[in-house]
Amino acid sequence: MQWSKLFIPTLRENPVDAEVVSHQLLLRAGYIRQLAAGVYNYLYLAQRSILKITNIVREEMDGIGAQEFFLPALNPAEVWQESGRWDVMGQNMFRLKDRFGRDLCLGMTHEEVMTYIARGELRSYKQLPQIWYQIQTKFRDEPRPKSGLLRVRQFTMKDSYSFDIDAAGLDAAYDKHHAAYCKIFDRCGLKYIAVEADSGAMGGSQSHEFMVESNAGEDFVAVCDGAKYYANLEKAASVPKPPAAPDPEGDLEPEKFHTPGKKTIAEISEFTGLPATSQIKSLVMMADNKPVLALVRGDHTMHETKFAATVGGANEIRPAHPEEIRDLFGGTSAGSLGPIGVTNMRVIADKALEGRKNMICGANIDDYHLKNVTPGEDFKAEYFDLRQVEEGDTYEGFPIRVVKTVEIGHIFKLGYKYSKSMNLTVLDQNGKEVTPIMGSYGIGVERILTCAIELFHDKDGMSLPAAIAPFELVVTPANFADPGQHETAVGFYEEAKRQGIDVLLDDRDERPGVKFKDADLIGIPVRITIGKKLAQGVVEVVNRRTRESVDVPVAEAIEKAKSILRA
RNA sequence: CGGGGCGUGGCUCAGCCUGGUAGAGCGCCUGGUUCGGGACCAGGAGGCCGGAGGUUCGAAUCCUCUCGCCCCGACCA
Repeated sequence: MQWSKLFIPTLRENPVDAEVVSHQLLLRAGYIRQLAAGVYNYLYLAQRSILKITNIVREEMDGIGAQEFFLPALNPAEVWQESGRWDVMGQNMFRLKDRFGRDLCLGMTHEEVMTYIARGELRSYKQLPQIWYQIQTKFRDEPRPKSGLLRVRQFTMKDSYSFDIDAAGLDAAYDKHHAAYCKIFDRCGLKYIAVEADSGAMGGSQSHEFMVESNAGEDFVAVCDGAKYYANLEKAASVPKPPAAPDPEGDLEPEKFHTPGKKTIAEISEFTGLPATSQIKSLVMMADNKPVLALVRGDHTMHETKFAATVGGANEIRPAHPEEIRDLFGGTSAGSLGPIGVTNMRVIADKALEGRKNMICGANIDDYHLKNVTPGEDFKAEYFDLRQVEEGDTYEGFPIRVVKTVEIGHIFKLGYKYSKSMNLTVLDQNGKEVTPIMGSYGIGVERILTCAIELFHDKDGMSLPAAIAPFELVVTPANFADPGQHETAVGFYEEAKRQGIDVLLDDRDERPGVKFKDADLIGIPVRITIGKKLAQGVVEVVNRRTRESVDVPVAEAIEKAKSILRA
């Protein structure tokens, strides 16, 4: 392509509305323009890059025998009502009515429609397994779109769905996806980690997320390279740091003491001179408006997803309001709460409290606390993993880091949720009706681009992996009006095209500085610069990422460029 | 939905407090000089100041309402 004929509206300054790097660069480099909050126009460069990504996705999905479909984004309410998600999705789903007043929505995912197809057509175990996928636009009415293409209301997703006769079949489909995802992200040039994820109350049994470490991310992940353990914080387990002080010895009785005005863990810690690890933190949560008392060690944080998983099936989880707490605890306010004597709600405790003794907690009387409280003796609780993993915890003796990440893919063993609720059955070998088991698997296409930019950029712009850059090579004559440079540049351009290299010729009547700046900005991995040294038969081949520049004879330039692209 | 910020040529912003009829830099167009890291000179085009209402002789500026966008939080199959 000839640059002079293309629409690549690069910006010299950063648009003020862009905060994260990938967003700034996508705008500055002329890849995208915003249409509304969380809705973007993908211009020429973005579209080229996205097509390269989707081609890779396609090849690898086809490689595991998946079949590409294309389903409607516009869905009738009925299928969503059947699965129950018409209600569950709430405000997150775009809804509309047609001229006759019928309810419709814009699809967020396509479990329902895929299952709808399957139940109409799949009759026999002989037709299984099946893997169906599509690359399609998804809509989610995000309460708060942000960070450019990272959190948007309309985006492209590769979503696939597997149908199997039994769990072993699902395991195989899942493993195939795991392998295909690794290939896809490897080919896209990303650094990523596959982490164990919460499979939630959806009836799923196993789930992995593919994450890219990035400050722009919103998910926190526990990383333990030593033990090769990687898990989303929603799910991660670890060994906490030991208590900072030993528990007092002896079979002591709880003893009330006055703590005027001391409410927080830190205040009690200071008041008693004992570390936070000696305290029991009491949290009153409401699960669908039913109270639950959750206990964790004073220095620990409860993780709401773990709490939700423990309570199971609740639609709404929230901390109790101050008035509710007073109602439930005979007038006592948060800050003096404890588990002793609590009978009007379920009491659950984090495992880190099991086996501890003579600890401190609230006395359920304002401004009083208790010491010598021993879990299991002085109060009963059910023990679960409720605490959030923290930096400094260990896993099998190895230290854990907590990193911020962006989710680029998610694979999920769905189980029977959709096949059951939507009555998908086939006949097995014995002529008996059985319900197929399903899996669902997603990849956020734009997030691959976005993460690549987050991972690979410098002060001058993007430095995209060759496989997903809009062009592989840019030919930059310093002065295109110079006949020699002109001829050489066009020669490179034609030869590169002939060899199947995605090449861009910067034939613009611009000063060299402008061309260099633009080439760096839009992130083309290799540049051949033709300038004064052409008189000696030499041109420069520049590696965008390393900034390495080598002078090579004209005849060797394309070869050199190819060697960089292959690396 | 709570909190904060911002809407003025394509972009970045000034002007607003203290009302008097709109500016700069970049970009764009024309001509010329330039030509290895976002050139220079000269000339030029381009803005119902987000929208509506109000106060006033007069509103970008003051008041009310409204819409949009960004950030923090809540939320995130």
